[in-house]
Amino acid sequence: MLQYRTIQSYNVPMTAGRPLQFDPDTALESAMQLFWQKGYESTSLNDLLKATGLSKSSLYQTFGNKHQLFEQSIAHYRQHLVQDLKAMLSNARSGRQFIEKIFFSVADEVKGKNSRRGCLVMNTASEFAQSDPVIARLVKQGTKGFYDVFETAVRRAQNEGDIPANKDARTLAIYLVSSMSGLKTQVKAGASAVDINSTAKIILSALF
Amino acid sequence: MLQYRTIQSYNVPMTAGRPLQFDPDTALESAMQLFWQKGYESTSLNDLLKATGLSKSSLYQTFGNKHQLFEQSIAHYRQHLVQDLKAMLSNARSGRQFIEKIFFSVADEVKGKNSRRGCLVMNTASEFAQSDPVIARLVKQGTKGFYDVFETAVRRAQNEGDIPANKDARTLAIYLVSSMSGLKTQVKAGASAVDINSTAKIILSALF
DNA sequence: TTTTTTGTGGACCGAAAGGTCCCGATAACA
DNA sequence: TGTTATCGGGACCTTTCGGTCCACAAAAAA
Repeated sequence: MLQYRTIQSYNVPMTAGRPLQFDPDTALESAMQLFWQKGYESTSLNDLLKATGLSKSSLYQTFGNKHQLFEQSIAHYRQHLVQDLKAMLSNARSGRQFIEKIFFSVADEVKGKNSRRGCLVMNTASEFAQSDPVIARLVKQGTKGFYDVFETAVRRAQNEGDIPANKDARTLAIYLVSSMSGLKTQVKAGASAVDINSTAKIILSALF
Repeated sequence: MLQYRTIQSYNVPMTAGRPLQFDPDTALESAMQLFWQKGYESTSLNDLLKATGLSKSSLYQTFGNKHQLFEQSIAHYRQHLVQDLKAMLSNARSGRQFIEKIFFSVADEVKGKNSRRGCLVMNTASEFAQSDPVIARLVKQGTKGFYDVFETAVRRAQNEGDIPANKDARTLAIYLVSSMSGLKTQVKAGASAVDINSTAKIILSALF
């Protein structure tokens, strides 16, 4: 009977033998990109095979079924995004500059081919609503990750004197995530870069 | 050869004979409710038949195919929502009171069974992204309808002295629609009523 | 080179998808 | 009541869905 150990959530055989002919992380990245662009229901198994370049057996062996692959895609997305945001924040000149950069770069998503696709976590929140408890949990987890990053940024901005210290950092963080999600939806709805930017300006006027 | 005339966008036979055994508007309303709750892809034809109570032939005869039924559902949604909003606005004590009522009632959607379903137009913007030009057009149309209502409300609030007259009404209206969309996504993502309300408060602090 | 253990491609499966069509039931009208 | 034209239930179609399975290829180890 075949046994497995779990390495970074992939199914990898325990014993030696023929090694993997592909990089699971690269395949997961491709699958995630596709889910991000098309959503869960609209992405077929064939689409995923084409995008990853895997055979059906390899995909099922490595990631389980479509639903599980999607779960791993969301986790993958969240991990990388949160990590990138944290890196951006610590490299930023100030908390305020970090927040401004994030919001004023949304307008760039209007141009570019694969960029009107929002945020995978929020797209998923929208698509699955409350119908799938497993997904709902992952969405909550992702949302919390975003809250945390923005809360850190707000606190830093407060320490730096850009945001009044009497305002509640967590509440502002939630506000920022909500506003970002709305802004990205407007991009998807076809808003112009100018409208996105002027909206971002008003959003940030509640902070600074 | 059968001929049709178009009454309120439904296909109704020109000649006499057996009359419709159902109310097309009621059926459309049911279909729309289902699309609203589940989205386009996740709603099957069988679901629609069950919800409307129609036979397959009747549904196809009256509304065309699934995609066309969806198009009509969005139009139906927009028309009724915009109409209701306009009525609410003209019944409101002030522009400010209208806007506040709209935003502070979002928190109620957290409770209630069928209420964590966002806005059909924004859900559709999220689901179809830029992949379907016909849908994209309907989404833009819907968005514009929302912009217009809020612009009217903002102008009224400016006349009533609640919003500074030097602020651009259209820009504020776009900001409000964007913020509302973000707020509803947060509801879908599982946010608490308290978080929704405190977020709404900050959103409105940019106006009043 | 043999053995072992795995990867991989494709055949195959049942279910469900959207959509078409026909025929018996049914209502309006003369 | 006879005629006519439509309604509507369901059989049926093709395609695609997610998923399973098996036979063969391939690579590591001895």
